Amino acid sequence: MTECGRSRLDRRRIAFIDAAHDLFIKQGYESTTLVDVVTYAGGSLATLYKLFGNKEGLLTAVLYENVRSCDIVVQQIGSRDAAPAAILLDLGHEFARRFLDPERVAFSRIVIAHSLKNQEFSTMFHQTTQVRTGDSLARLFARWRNQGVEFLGTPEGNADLFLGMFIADLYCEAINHGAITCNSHQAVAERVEFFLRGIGMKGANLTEKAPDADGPKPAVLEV
Amino acid sequence: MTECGRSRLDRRRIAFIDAAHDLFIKQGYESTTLVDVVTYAGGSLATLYKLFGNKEGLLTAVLYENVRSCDIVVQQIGSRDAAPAAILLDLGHEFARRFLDPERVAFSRIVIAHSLKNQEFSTMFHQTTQVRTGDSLARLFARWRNQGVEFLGTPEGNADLFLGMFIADLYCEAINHGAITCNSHQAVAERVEFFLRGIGMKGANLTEKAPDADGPKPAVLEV
DNA sequence: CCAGTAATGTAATGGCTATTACGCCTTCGC
DNA sequence: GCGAAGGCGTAATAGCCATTACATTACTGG
Repeated sequence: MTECGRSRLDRRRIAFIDAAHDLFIKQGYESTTLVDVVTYAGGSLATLYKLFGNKEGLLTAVLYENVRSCDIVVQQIGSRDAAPAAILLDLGHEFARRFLDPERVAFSRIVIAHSLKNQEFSTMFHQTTQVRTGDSLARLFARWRNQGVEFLGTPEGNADLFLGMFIADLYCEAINHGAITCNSHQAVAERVEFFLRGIGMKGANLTEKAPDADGPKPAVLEV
Repeated sequence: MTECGRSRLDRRRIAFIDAAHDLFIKQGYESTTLVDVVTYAGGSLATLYKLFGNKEGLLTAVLYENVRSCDIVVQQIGSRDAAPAAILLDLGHEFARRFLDPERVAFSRIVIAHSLKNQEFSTMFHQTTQVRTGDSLARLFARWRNQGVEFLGTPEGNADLFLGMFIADLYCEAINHGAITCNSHQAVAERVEFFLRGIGMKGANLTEKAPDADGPKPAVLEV
């Protein structure tokens, strides 16, 4: 072990996974041959098969090493001493950034393409990414409710609604990767305000004070 | 032409497309061989190649024949003489039904899997399904606004937000097709109420009648 | 019923790529 | 330095499937 406490095989393993990671993202799983991976990473086919068994094993390893849930982020941002509205705004920015990350989009595409052949695989992915994050978010809502923050709906339902706003973008991006305008006409702040009004939570207007509502104001009629 | 005004070749064409449609949905595009299609549909490989050129041509034909936008539905339901809230509720039910239709889910999966190889293809699909429907929905919101219905946000943004609630389910279903509980903790009616509150539209409570506004005119008009 | 055309069935072809086999070379512990 | 393990490189193997070719059969229109 000449370097950083890792065996030769271990270093090869990491090189393979990194190479496959890059190639899978750039050209997709099907279009990436194992020779591509070996050429990119160095090493040999024999070693690759010894390490991962077969191509699918390599994919599994790549996902296992790289797919992370956002639940940590939810817990960190959620534990800040700030108003729920402000926390949700930060979370919105974070989700928008992470869900549209090319890596995440590419992984989603790969998993979806494989979901017929390997169902437990895609279920694991969904569980690790979306469900885990949703649960964490639901716990946050539940905590707020316990603390006396008022809002409509269930914590789980609200978590899904909040996540859903950003997952729709991910879906869109998975189909036409950057080629075409996504459906995100709504900036993050507007979405969060929409969401806050939707669940009837105080602080709907993140910038100004909420006005008294004694009757509808004249609408702004520009067409 | 012995039957219903269609040539022999035309009938074969339809049989091929129907067979490919079924097989693509059941076992995916990659896993379906052209021999599978011929076996299922009858006919011969030679005829299939004469008709579609190659496998991708067959896929194109299948999608072209079967993919339909929801914009007609939006126009039909949207032109009913009913309150916006009621119309949105109906649209919500319709979207929930159509977006989770196995055919739609399967097509989405196929298109996403191919979006790296054939970008114009997936762009066309996205345009035909989502964008078209979104545009139609946006026009509906714009019309309501012209008629004096009050709501926040832009018609386009609201259309995306409304669609997004159901597209998130589609994405979820594309990953784990029915295996695992989707994220639709929220029933359609609850979602629509959430949405109505979110955009600040009257009729958030779908059971009671919308009150008269003292600013602009009462809202139900015919165009 | 007949000729000609159109469709069929079967059997190549060919390319691609996952997977395996094996002899050579490098590295590692001593 | 030395002698094994353990990787490396290259070259088969092998299966799968899109695509093509062709001889045979079925249909069509008169």
